[in-house]
Amino acid sequence: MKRKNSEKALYPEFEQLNMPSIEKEILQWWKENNVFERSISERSEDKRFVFYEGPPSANGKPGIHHVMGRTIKDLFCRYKTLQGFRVERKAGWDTHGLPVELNVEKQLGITKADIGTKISVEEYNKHCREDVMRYTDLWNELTEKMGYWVDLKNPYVTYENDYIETLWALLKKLYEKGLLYEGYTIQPYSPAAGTGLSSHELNQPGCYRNVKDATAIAMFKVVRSKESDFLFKTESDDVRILAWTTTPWTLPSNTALAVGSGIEYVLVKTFNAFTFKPIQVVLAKDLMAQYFPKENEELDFESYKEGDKKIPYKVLQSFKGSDLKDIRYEQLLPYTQPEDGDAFRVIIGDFVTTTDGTGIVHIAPSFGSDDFRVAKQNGIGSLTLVDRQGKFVDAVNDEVFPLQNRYVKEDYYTAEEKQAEYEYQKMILSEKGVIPNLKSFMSVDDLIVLKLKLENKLFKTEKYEHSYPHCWRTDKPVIYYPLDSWFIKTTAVKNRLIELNKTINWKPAHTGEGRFGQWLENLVDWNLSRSRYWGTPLPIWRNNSGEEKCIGSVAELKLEIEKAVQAGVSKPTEITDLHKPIVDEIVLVSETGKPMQRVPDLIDVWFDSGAMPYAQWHYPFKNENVFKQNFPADFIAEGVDQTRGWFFTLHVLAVALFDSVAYKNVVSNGLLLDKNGNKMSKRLGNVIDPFDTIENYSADATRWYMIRNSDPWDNMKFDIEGLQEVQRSLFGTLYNTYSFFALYANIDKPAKAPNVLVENKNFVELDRWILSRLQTLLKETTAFYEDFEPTKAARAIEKFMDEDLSNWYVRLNRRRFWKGEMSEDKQAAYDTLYFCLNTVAQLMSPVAPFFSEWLFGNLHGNSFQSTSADTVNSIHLSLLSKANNSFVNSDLEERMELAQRACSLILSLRKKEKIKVRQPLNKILIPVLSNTQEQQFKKVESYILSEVNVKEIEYISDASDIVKKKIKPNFRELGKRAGQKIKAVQQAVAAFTQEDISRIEREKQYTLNLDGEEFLLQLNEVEIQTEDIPGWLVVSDAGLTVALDVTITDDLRKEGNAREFINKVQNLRKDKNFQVLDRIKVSVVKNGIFEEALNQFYDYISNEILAKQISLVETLDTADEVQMNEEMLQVKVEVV
RNA sequence: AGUCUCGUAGCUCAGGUGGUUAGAGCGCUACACUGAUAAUGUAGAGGUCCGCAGUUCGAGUCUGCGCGGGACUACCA
Repeated sequence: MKRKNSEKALYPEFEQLNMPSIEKEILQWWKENNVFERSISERSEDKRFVFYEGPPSANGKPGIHHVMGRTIKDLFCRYKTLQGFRVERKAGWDTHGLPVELNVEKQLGITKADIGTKISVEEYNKHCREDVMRYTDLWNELTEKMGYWVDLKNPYVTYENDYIETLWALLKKLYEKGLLYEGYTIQPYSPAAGTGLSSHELNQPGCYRNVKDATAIAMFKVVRSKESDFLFKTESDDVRILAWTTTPWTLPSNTALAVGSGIEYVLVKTFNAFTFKPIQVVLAKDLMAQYFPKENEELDFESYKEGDKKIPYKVLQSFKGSDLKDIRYEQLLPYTQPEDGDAFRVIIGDFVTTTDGTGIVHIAPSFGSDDFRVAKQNGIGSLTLVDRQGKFVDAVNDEVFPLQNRYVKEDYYTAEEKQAEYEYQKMILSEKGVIPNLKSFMSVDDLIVLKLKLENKLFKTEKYEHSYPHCWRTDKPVIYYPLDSWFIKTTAVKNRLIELNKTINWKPAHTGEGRFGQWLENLVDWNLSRSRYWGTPLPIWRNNSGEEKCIGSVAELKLEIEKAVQAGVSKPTEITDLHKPIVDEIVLVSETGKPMQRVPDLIDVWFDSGAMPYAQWHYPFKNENVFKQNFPADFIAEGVDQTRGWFFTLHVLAVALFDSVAYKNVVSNGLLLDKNGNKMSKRLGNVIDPFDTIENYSADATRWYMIRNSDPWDNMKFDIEGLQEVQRSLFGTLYNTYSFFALYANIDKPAKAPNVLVENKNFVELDRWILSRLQTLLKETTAFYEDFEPTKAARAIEKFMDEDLSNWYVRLNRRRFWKGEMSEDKQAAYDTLYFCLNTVAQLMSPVAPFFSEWLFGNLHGNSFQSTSADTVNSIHLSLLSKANNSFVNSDLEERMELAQRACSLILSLRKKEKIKVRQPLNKILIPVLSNTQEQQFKKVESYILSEVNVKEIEYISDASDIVKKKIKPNFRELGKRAGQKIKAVQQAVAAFTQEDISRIEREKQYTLNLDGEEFLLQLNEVEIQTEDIPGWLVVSDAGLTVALDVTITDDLRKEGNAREFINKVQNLRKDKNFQVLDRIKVSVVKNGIFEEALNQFYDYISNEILAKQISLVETLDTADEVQMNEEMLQVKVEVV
């Protein structure tokens, strides 16, 4: 920024504030002097504050929301440094995972199916490795420009061999603890592609599509037993449970029915619409109306004939779902039976609703995750009658319908296959006498529905449109299917996870207790497996004989390879990389001498990042001490979307491996939205570019705006206008305040203030007041930072700067700086202002590291030119001033507040009467409540008088009867005692006369008569305020009343004119660019009004305007015209 | 669908343990100030505190039920 005054001047002055330009200078200076490195190395190793950086993925460009997240990280690290802690910050990069793969595929124009054919796995992974660091430069640039201090020179990178080796070591440790196992779950599976799909892949646009499927309400025949007896009246009753499905092909695999325990069900007597046989069906009461029109209830059972459209029905009884528990039913399609478990029962499912269907859910544990879970809980076995190709297995061997070996989804057929199948269906169904001449192809669903219909097992069927997931690679429908996966048994440590979570300080607390806590309560095992190419391989080798081995290090792997080579099952292999395909080519040997292959799975990338506390140091292979010093973290921060991501995996691994938390404090920040509350997206064109923002408005203004605007954990609406406001109000005010200080300090050349606040007898009331406020601010702000409440800290600083320092201290003190020679009093004022600026700079430095550095540098004679390492004096190397309690004076703060309020009231009165402040007035009247209050006022009286330009204040005590008062109940106090009588008391009090008010004030109590009942009202149960002073101009607010005498006497008028004249001349001086200290000569054309004023106030006037001479003349050749109240004056001013 | 969260002035946000006239800044309007001046001050307009019901003498605040925004998780007959 361009300097206005000479290099020799004590304090630099500038043309105008340009924050982006300041930041460039400071950045350069930081770099040249290694300030960041020093801010760590100069702090003791014994006093650490441990921070973990959550690794971003560098294959996407950084956005403005990253500035938000990183500001939070940065500010607490800087704050702790300011408190003397050593805060090391190792950067990190997340490099594995699907987004990287997708990016590469997009660039190369290939799909996953091409891997291994068009492109080798080796080559593919090479591209991933290069692509993932594509935007590192951009990230580094943003990191630097936004002032985020993190060690970019030694980052951890998750694809590096050392990193992966740690992951293997951890996996092996889990394996040995029995926490790593293979199991199976129901996952989205694409038979066409032969692979499982992640939820991420399923959430690709276009994957969920509306399709029309044949749905069926099947009738499950109840077996009469102890549990079901209540449903039967006679031996011949045919009781059926109704269950709806949109996937009839799963019905052969049905092994249970689920009901909601609290849902109300009914037993309804009716006839089957297809077979016309009498039946009794069970379904949810709420859903009856969908199947049984109300008017049919009246129909006569006796007169019902087969084929009648209207079917009579009658509700026989109703009961709760829990009554149905354990009722057995006949298997619907008994092709085969499950080998394990106790199937074909009614069970309770928490997920059952009555929004559609029948309120009873058909359970096929192999083809639904809810089904699987609830079946397992209830000990129900499963049937998996579909193979991996999506075809019914041989066991589905129907005598009539061709189901065996048929695809369960018709989309899996090719056109030719479908035609052929249709021909076959036509033939067989005709042969069996089911359909003489089949018109079109029937899907498996259709066939099953038809079969049920014929067997009196179908209640209803219809086409139903619903959204169904499709495979993004093959476009064919997905089915849910049991697949093998490797899991971490997080459920085994669930209780410790919950316990230790309670020791973590979450900001905000509800994320920890609510979102995260709930998640832990409903924990399922962590599915680690991913069928991908670019990621950390699972280091498990095994063979078909059930032998397996988990490898925990490169050394171990080498040893095993050697063994395998000796056993003759493998060739020697050089291990250069721990990724696919190299590790897949390695064959190891088992204990019994058989070859073992690596299981093909890669692991979830979240394991990579969750393991960073260990892997960033290559622990346990290296750096054991470093690791121990840096575990667990004192502080981490990321977006709230990481709650079940990074926050979770860090926690799980630390608890499972070390029985410890991974972090003690965690701040989760909300989302950054555009100014209308929409998510920023390229599509909407509302993305804010972080580089532009920093370039145009500075990093500090951006950082400050983000922090001060709303709590980090709330979503933030980002608005450039808000940023400008911050720039103008906070930084502008600070800059102005500093400029003011520099301007006069360069003239007066005061001694440099002490670095620590010490007692000085020359401090005046105002100095002591602002210093007291400053100490309070110091304590408050420190407490807010300690509590991870940066928004409260920033707002407290703003308030101090604006209301206290600039708007009161400096404004009331201006004369002290600009009048007269250097003095002890002036020195005290300079010291005070210097100390305030210095401390404010420190307090704001975590949030605004550049501006505070600049301000600090200006105060300490640092021009940011020096590159001499010995003289580096950075605010970020300094230690935060300690609060000095002896300077806190709450009486003083209280009376200054009284003064501020009184001034505000008086100014509003002047305003109302249109009397400008330059017109002196005689008297203010203030009714005071106590002697103490009067004393308080008297101590700040001079400030009030000069601020509002009035000659004297008269205090009137309670006793005087000129003051009119009003009274109202103090509800908080009165409510405690009066309770329901409060309304009556309120009415009685409202009726008080001035006399009554005086009496309760005098006697401290008052007996009320409430409808014949006495109530003794205490003085503290009412609030008495002054309302009016007859004959005066009065205003009151919140218990403070002031009255102003607005009479302008002749003398006052003259004085007012004198001041008006001074003001005009001062303006002329400025217009004419006179120096502040120039002496002048003034000539004024004769004017009666002015002459009066001049005669009486000659000395005062000339002193104020630094005039050697003021003369009245008849005429002037050249003169300026100035308006002095009513009169126009001809004036000439010259420097002498 | 579930869990969590938010809803106060045109905008951004404050409003311990319930207390009767709900605040601030910005913006707007008007006026003033002018040796901090591309600053600043004063005043004014602007609110069914998302809705409904409840508890209470009294609800922005507590409880319940909704509505709307957001995040995450899940994808279900």
